[in-house]
Amino acid sequence: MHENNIRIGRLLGDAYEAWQRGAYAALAESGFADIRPAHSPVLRFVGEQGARVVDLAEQARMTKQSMSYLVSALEQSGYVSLTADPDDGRARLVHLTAKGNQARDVLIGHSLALEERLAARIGKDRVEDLRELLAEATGPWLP
Amino acid sequence: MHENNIRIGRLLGDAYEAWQRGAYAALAESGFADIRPAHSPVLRFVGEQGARVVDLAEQARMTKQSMSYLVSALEQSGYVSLTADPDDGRARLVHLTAKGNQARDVLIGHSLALEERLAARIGKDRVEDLRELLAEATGPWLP
DNA sequence: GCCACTAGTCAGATAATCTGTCTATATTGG
DNA sequence: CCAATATAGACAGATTATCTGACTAGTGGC
Repeated sequence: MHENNIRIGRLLGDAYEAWQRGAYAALAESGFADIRPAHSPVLRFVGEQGARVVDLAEQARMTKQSMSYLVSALEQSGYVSLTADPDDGRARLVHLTAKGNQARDVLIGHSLALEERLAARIGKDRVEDLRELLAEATGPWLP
Repeated sequence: MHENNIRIGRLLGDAYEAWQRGAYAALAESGFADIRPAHSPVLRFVGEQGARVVDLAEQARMTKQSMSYLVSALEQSGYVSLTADPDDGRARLVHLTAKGNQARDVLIGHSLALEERLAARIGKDRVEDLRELLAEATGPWLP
């Protein structure tokens, strides 16, 4: 009866791209056009106390050079600031500025709005179901 | 009781990246290391009869120049061939070669293997559930 | 206090996208 | 049936986001 053909990987990719397009288009319309998907690991992994570039890089699974490039771009556009690490003279701590926090909050807001639109279509229970299933599909069970 | 915090967008991104890493690492180990995620829309949208670059570009939501770049790379590595379109003297038809079909089949095989691993963990019913939910999360209900 | 390790930068390469321009062919309206 | 317009793709060049390799400066164990 049901079409059981489309693979999970493809569905994941399509869903993620649609979600990302929606969220970042809304973010751009909110006045943060200079934040692109590539910058999101910075917003995501910088905590309240700031983080070192090398730690951001590891969490984002990229080289420190690549992370440094992203951090520099966000620093130039005023979303993060860099301060000396008091505990390590080699390191610098990346912090979100007020503008950076605002951008992160607006992005989260748009993302939550998408969740609400989905909940309006399929119901809150199904959204929670999806949340659980996605968490299980991501776990550490790969070769 | 339940942690209801992690947003769907983030979960989608994490799941997709894990899935893609797994599938393309396996593809590389199978001897197709020169096929990268960026090439996947070509494998995906070229049908049996071949497709024009401009149509591939539209389906992949990119410019024809970008798609042309991807097609050229795959042509040089022998995964696709280009023939004149009999119905349109301006156009060329992109076809998968035997090697290209093989690569696509191997990639699909690895993707299905991941689905089976997931089914072994959470059950086939839950996988079907995920499939349906992802299809609903991707539909044309965005602004 | 030396020596191995680590944080970050500098330099350069590559991949994957974009915009703009151009040519050749197709299509369509008078 | 042809002239105007539209389309397919190629060419040139720029940008973004990643990589590797080499270097500098600071850390910390012994």
